[in-house]
Amino acid sequence: MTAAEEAPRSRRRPRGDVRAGLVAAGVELARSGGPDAVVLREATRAVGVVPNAAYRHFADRDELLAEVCSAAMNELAERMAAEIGRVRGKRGNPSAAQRRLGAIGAAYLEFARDEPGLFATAFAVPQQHAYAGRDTGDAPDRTPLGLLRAALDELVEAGVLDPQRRDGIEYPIWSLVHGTAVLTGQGPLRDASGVELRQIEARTLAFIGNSLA
Amino acid sequence: MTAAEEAPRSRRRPRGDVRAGLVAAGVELARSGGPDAVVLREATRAVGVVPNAAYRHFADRDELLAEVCSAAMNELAERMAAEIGRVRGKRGNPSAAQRRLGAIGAAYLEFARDEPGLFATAFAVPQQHAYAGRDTGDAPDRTPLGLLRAALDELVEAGVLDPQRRDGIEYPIWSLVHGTAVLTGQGPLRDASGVELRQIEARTLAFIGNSLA
DNA sequence: GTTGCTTAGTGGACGCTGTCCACATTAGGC
DNA sequence: GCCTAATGTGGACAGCGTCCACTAAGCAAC
Repeated sequence: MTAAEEAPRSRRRPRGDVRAGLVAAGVELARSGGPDAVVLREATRAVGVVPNAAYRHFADRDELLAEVCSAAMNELAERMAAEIGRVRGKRGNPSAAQRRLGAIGAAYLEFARDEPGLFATAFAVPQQHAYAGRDTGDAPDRTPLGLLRAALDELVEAGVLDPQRRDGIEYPIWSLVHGTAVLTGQGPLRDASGVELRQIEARTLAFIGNSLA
Repeated sequence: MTAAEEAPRSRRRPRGDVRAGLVAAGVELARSGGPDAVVLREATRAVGVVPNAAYRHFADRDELLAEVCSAAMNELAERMAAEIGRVRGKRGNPSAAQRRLGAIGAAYLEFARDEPGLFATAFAVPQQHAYAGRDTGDAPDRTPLGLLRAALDELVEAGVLDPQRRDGIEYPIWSLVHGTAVLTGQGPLRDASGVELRQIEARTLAFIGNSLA
């Protein structure tokens, strides 16, 4: 209702603007309605462009969706990293290391609860455009799995986790937290009451701590 | 290509036939393409009826989808029950009880691997038509959660699982197995090799055993 | 046995979607 | 200052879910 109406047909936008706008619009659609709500025409409407313009930037709707999924996954990782950063204590300190792992799980569950649409979207990458975790080499891996691994490594370093049990333990832990998020979010447990949900989440985190000792 | 063409326009079908046919067709669509592949018009085509006929049996597409989801969940439960039944050993026998729990997890993961479309559909119930686990009262609960609970109760009975740790432990266990199925199926871990996947699954089941002792 | 009500299926339409095509405009390198 | 590639437009198409009015089949009561 601003520039779109004042300048009825400004044919050209700044370079890369439309593409970024489409992704941003897609993210908002995903936020409020999950992956199925990411509809190409709606995104172009939000940007103020004709539907076909999207095809100058994406091969098809799936490619746009893949980009949106990637953005959603990034937001999840950002929130996890923020929650980790909030935990005080030197690296290698046993208590701090344990609290950092707890912060990871809590942030994950919180994201799934507060942003169900984005959470579902983050894991709804279309088959053709698999989400490649764009490994930036030496830079610290700011993906959910990368953050989890770092936390587990710190637990070993702090002497909390037996090095012999370290190998591959990220997968059951990730699965446990993810499963809890899915079942209580969109899954069969979604109708549980607030107290029940908190109890289930608490049990999940306790289950992890139990398995490390 | 049989009766549909021979009798071009037999207005009436046996009572309840169309409805059951639509659900069956929906299940097949879900089997090969997940919940999004359950398209109303396609189901009616399979039954040999005009699209609107579906609206005599379902309020809308979501109601049909909910029925298909329920059927998919039943199929999962059936496979779990079958795998449990295959385990020899008297009820209360510690080893048998443990193997029955393992059979549950294995059947769950196997179903997710062999029938990814149905597995995804089973947990994709539309918001309006929540899946109510139609509790038949005294009859044994043949839902996935019911079967898991029974197995855990038997573990307590057999003295393998400390009764104090029994309460609510079904949720982390379910979450763990479900999370593994989702992450390795449609999720970010889907591109892992076969050996990696088997390793992850094995670790998942070991993780459970580890947590019970 | 005719009457009338309920149920199940038909036919046509609407608006929405993703996608394809041909065309117009603009930006930037030569 | 022109040529070419990039970008956006306009119009179209098929497929989707869904609504409406209509019709035919079955069933009950008289």
